Amino acid sequence: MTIQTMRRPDPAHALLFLGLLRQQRMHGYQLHEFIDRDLASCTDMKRPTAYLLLDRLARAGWITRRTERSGRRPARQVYRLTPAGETEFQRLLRENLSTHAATRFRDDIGLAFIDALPAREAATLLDARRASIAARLEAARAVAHPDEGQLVMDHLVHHLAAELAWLDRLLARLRAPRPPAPRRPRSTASRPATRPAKERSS
Amino acid sequence: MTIQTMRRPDPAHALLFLGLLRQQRMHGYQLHEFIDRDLASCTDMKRPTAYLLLDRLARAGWITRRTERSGRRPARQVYRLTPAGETEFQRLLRENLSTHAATRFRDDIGLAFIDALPAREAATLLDARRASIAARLEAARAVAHPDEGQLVMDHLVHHLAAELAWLDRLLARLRAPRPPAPRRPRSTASRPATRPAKERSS
DNA sequence: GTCTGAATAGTCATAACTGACTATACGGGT
DNA sequence: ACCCGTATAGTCAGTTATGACTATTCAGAC
Repeated sequence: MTIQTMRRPDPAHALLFLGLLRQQRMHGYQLHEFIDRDLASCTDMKRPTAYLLLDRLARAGWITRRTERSGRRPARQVYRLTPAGETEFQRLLRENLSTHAATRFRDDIGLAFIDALPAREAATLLDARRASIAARLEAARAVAHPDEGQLVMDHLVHHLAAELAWLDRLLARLRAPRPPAPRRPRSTASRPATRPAKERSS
Repeated sequence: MTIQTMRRPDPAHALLFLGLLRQQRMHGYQLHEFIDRDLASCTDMKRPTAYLLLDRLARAGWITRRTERSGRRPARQVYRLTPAGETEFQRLLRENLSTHAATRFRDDIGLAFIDALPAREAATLLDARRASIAARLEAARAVAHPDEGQLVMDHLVHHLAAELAWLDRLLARLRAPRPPAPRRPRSTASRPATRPAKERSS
C-alpha cells in the first residue's frame, strides 16, 4: 500500500498569503491582484493557484472565509487570519528567515515580514541564514574553474556575494543601538507593507 | 469547445537539457545527477520530471533516444541532440539571453551556453537583457518607499543593481579587443562545462 | 556463496498548476 | 435605452510535477 504523504503547499507562498492576510483582510481577487502587480518580480503565481492556496489554508484552519457583499456587486469571499494562522505564520517566518533556498526569488519573502519578530530574534535567525549562504558561496567557488566557460557559476558566486553583503548590512541595522523602528506616520491602524490594491467602491 | 494550447515545457529547463546534450550525449539518470549535484543552486528539478522532459524533447524531435548496454548492467536510454534540436537550442538561447525573467535563478541558465554564439551577437542580445533589467530596477525603485518596512523591495533593488553590474562587466569582456576565448587545455574532445557525472564502468 | 549497502535506472498514482472559459457589475458614449 | 470596454470574481478540464515505489547490478564483508 502506498502512503502518499500530502505534499505541502510551497511554504514561501503560504507565508506570503498568511503575512498579507495578517496585515489586512482581503478577498481572493484582491490578494492576487496585489501579488501580480507589486510582487511580480518575486513570483508569477496565477489566479487559479491563488484560489487553490486560499482553499488549502482555510481547510488547514489558518484563515477563515466569510461571504461579504458591497452594494449590488457579486458576493466576495473575504479571508482573514485565525489565531492558529498567526502561529503558523510565525513558524513559517522563522523557518524562512533561517535558511536560504536560493533557487527562486520568492523564497526570500520572509524578509518582508521581519518586523513581526523582535529584532533580537530576527538577528539570531538571520545568523543561521548567513551561514547557509556562506556555505553555498564556498561550494560554488569550489566548483567554479575559471578556465572553463563557467559563466553560471561565476554569476552565482557574484549573486551570493551580493546577498551576503546585503544581509550583513541588515544584521548591522538590526543590532544597532537604535533599531530601525519603521516609523509609520501617525496612523495607528495596521496597513499592508505596500499600497493595498485599490478599493474604490465601499 | 475549449482550445487547450499545449503548455510549453519550461523554456529554461529545455534550454538546459538541450545545452547539456549538445556538449555530450547522456542517459537520463546521468543528466539528472549532474543537475542535482552541480546545478542544485539553479533548479531543484526532481528525477521523474527530468524523464518527462526528455520524453517531451524526444517527441518534439529535438533529441533522439538510443538503447545502450555496457557490460551486463541494465540497458540505458542514451540521448543526443538532433539538428532540429540544435536549431531549437539556438532559438531558446537567444530568447533567454535577451530577456530577464527574474523570478527564478534557473532563468539565467542561458549564460552557461553563451560560448555557443559569436561574441558580437551575444553582446547585442545582452544589451536587450540589460535594458529589461534596468527597467525592472526603475520600477522596483519607484515602488519602494523607504519609510515603510519594505525589505523585499529593498532587497530586490539591491539584487537588480548587482545583476546590472555583473552584466556590464560581461559586456565589457565580450567587446574587449581580445575576446575571452576560454582556452581549453589541449584536449580536443568536447567535454561538458563542468565535471561530468563520474562513469566508472565502461 | 550469500548477505548488505550503495549506485543505477527507471515507473506510476496522485497532487499541483494553469490556459481558457464563464459571468455579473459598472461607467461612459451615443 | 442600449452597446461596449473594463474591472471583478471566480471555475474547470487538461496538463505538469513528484513522493513513493520497483528492480537490477556490483563491491565488499564474513
